Amino acid sequence: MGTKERKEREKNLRRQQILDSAKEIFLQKGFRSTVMEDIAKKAELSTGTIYQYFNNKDELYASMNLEGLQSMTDEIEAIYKDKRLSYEKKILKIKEAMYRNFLNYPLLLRVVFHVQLEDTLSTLDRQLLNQLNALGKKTMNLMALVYQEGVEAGKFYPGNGLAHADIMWGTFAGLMIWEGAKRRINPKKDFLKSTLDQAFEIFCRGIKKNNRERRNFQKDS
Amino acid sequence: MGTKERKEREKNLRRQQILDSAKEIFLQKGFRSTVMEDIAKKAELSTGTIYQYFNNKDELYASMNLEGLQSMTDEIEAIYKDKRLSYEKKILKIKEAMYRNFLNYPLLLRVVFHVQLEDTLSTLDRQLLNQLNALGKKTMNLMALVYQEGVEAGKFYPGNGLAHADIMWGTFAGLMIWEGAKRRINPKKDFLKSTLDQAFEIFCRGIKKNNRERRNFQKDS
Amino acid sequence: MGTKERKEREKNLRRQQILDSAKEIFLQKGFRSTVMEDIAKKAELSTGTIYQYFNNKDELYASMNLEGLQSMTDEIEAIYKDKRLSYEKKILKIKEAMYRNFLNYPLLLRVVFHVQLEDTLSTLDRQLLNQLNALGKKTMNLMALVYQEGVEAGKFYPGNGLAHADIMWGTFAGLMIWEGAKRRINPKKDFLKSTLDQAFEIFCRGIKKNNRERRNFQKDS
Amino acid sequence: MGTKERKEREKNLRRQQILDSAKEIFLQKGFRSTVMEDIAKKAELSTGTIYQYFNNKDELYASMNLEGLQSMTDEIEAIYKDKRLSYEKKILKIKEAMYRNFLNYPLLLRVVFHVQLEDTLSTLDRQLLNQLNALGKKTMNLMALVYQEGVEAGKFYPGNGLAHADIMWGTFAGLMIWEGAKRRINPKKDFLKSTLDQAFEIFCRGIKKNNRERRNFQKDS
DNA sequence: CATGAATGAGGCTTCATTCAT
DNA sequence: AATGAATGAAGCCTCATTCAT
Repeated sequence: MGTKERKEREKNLRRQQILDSAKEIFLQKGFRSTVMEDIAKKAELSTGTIYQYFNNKDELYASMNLEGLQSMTDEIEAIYKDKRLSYEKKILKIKEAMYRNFLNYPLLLRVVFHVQLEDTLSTLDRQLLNQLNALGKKTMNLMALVYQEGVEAGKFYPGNGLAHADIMWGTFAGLMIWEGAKRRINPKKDFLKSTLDQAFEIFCRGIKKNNRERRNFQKDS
Repeated sequence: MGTKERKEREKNLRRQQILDSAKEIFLQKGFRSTVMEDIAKKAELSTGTIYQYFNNKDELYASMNLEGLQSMTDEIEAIYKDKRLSYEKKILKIKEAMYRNFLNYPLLLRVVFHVQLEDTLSTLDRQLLNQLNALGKKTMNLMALVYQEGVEAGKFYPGNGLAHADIMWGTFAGLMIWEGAKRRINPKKDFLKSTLDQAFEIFCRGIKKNNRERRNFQKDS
Repeated sequence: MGTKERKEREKNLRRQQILDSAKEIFLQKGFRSTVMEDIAKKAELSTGTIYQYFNNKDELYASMNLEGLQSMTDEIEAIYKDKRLSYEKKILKIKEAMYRNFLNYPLLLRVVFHVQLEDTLSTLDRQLLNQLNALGKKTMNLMALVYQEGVEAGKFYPGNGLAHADIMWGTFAGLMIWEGAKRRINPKKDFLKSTLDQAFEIFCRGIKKNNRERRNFQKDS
Repeated sequence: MGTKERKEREKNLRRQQILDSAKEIFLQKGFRSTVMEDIAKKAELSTGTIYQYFNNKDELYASMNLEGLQSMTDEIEAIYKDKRLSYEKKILKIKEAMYRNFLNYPLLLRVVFHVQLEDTLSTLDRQLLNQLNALGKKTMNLMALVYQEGVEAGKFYPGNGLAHADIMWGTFAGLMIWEGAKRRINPKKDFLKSTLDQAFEIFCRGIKKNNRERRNFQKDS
């Protein structure tokens, strides 16, 4: 009988249940103000139970973020591998992917900047931290490759791949946070998407080699 | 007699004393982990005294940030008003100003993104919040003006001024944080300045109108 | 069929399994720091199962101790009954028996002193407590008898039997714990056995009647 | 003005206040079952306040014990230095001192045996631990000296001083705990003092050299 | 009987803030 | 105005015990 399997499934379900609740509460209140009991309540569990799935608050937070980062990385990898897309299209698609993931999972940005912006998650499990770092690096590498291959194909000005990846990511993240902050103050005016689009348009124009044909039409921005 | 004045001066001195200590400690430990007593000790005062100058921890934090933001805004305003500089130069100078201020006052970034990234400073004094916002807005406006005047002078592609200001600021801040985070992991490799320079080079290339003369020389990037 | 018997045997086996595991873990970590799950793991059972054999942690602890105490009592009884031994020899043999049992089962001391030294095992089953007490009393009585018979035989100074039993036991236990504690600090210097031997040598000399013959030879100390 | 001094005094008072409350509660309930809040309540303070005087529960416990140990050590030292007493008398006086201190401060025994009997006080301040150990050692040394000087004076059988100190202490402590435990079960029968006296009488007889004169009269036991 | 996930009361500790001096 | 001791509300986490499967 699949009793064992069912149990396994249920356990995973519960884990997800907690992660989902955590996601919501952390987003709402931030790490510091989030109280374990809130998460437990939302997940319809007791606080003790959470500690059977996650060693502590920090780890729960990080695990949750791992999920989101993973999903984004997967999408970006798919884009990178898509032979049908031009290099510029790939950049724009990656932007879209990041954007979509951010909308669905706004905490992502916090994760990435966590070390810098919040107090260190000191008790974080080594393994977990490594996974987070690995995923971050992978994303960067994929973006770097897109640019480099574009350079090799004569489409972009030559330059360091990782530096350009950093610029893309920095631009994206900076705008995300910045527009997000603005939106908080005045939720009516949501220029996030359009500003982001413009930023990447400018970026692409800034790195594209000025072949005579392209310049005149600007067709693929 | 100037007793009153002296008292006033002493009071301001004390206030500054606290702000300086707070700046140091907050930078070192982050908002959450900073304890009022630490700040008091550094300022050679007692905790109680701090509460005579600041209503609470949040307000102290915000006040401190106000200071830093003010300084940066002033510099940017000076650049904006400098008639001798080309529009592109102004942009690059503003970048330099922001960079310098960041180095001197790394918390600045935290401030700006605080609302979004950390838990809300709920007890913040309205007036203080307004001041912070005003300064932020002013910076944005100055950057927007530089761009717009460049557009009007036929130097830049037309576009919305504030959107471009957002892009500049977002790019700058995003890279600052991002490279800062990376540097934490590996302090050896400090590409912050060069990446930042590249980013703004690309940005400028992306917004500059391709007048025949410029395109051929790319002399002022 | 012997199904019932087999079941019975299996049940006892399981119980022993738990007791053995508990013995090891409690010794290693102490009562307070020992966690039911640790015992369960060591016994290759689940926590829940333990509660089918023991009502609670306290009872498990006490039951385990009962075992050890029983074994020691048995040995002492055998010594008492051994007609071939002189009274002084019996005392020394009892010391050896206690020593051996302590080495094999160091928790024994904790047990005996538990009430006094650790927090009360409040939930302890009455019956269990009685058994522990009964065994303790029995040991005391046996020691008292050895002394008393020695007195009656004119070998020892007269005195109260139980008081002397208390002294023997107190001396033994005190030294055991004390030297044990010292050994923890400096495992190199293990004077436990020799100090214990000296103590009982002195004790015997202290209670022995100074018959002319004995005094001259001191042959059996 | 003696404002500063008064404050100092008050602070010490408060510390003592806490120590006294702790002493009572710890004695009543044992370390594990004692709750910080209980101590606070008894001291008519809030829990937080306790933490201004002691870093944590363990340290409070240890500090309290230090007090008691100190007092006993002082008494023993005085006895050792008293020229008017015979060596045997000194031993008996030391026993009395220990007894008196135990009555007044029953936790003392727990302290000494703590390492062995309860779980380690892991967070204990190094300095505090050293002080406890130092005092313990000092007591041992003093007892050893009494014996050794007795040997040198031809009063006692020769032997290792520290070993004899261990025996004395072990005997004392063992009986203290043991009789204490018995008294708990049956408070009516309190033979502690008389058993203790007998034990030391036997001990003295066991170590005394059998000079012809003494043996006949046994006058000074 | 065995399992082991769930429970939830309760413990220790922290720290922003207050207040008597 | 300055002090710094006192406060006490929370917060995180542990773990003996229960209970549905």
